[in-house]
Amino acid sequence: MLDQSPSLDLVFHALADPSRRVIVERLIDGPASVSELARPLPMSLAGVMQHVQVLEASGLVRSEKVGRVRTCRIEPSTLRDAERWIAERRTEWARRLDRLGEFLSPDPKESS
Amino acid sequence: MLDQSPSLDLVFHALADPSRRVIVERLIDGPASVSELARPLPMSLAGVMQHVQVLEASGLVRSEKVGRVRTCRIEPSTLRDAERWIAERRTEWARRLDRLGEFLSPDPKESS
DNA sequence: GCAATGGTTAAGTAGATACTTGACTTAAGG
DNA sequence: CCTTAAGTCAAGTATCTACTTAACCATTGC
Repeated sequence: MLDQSPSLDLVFHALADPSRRVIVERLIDGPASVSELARPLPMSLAGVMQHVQVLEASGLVRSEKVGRVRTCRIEPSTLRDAERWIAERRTEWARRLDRLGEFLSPDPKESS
Repeated sequence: MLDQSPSLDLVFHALADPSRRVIVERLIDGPASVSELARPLPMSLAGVMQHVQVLEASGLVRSEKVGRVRTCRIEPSTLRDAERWIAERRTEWARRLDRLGEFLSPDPKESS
């Protein structure tokens, strides 16, 4: 497997799992403990912990432990990195289409 | 009803692989055959075919075969679906922060 | 102190993933 | 017709993934 941008790999991989997206959506509304994140999910706490670890490895989530409670919060800059990757490709695609359109039927207003 | 926008699971999973992102980036610049897509990738043609199938299953790529060559092209609407999912979460996150900010230090201009 | 709560670690497992090779099919092109 | 290019199909395999259970550790609250 190529390894050209490990972080995007991890971010998209993290987002590819529905349970992890549920966690992300919960954290959008504010920080939460692991057991709070676990509540709506049909799996063991240990399973949720593993999802949190995947999210944290991707940079989408940060967490810190105070007392016996680990509080997780979202890291929006990582979310933006992923969004930007997609947006840049879409933009480039549209730009190419424009160039192609001009070539196929030149706009009189644009030509001298 | 047709499953017109296949699940985000498949889209994000497709984007999580660097070889597949290379394929997507190539297709942004216009349609290409499978062996053209394969050229920069250090793997067998059959391996590339499998990546193309994953991309097609996700809705990110469409392809059609003419003669003996299969031509692949990108499907930007699927790319946009993924982008939108992220953008909506980021926006919601920012909105929440605003509300929180107002609550913590009310802006005199906004209060009666 | 002790029970309950919240989390962590380790080990196991079924199924998915990312490849491979090799045997085929189809279709250009000379 | 024969060769080569492009792709397809099937099978095999090593590794990864998404869980599980069970034992364990660390705080909190009575």
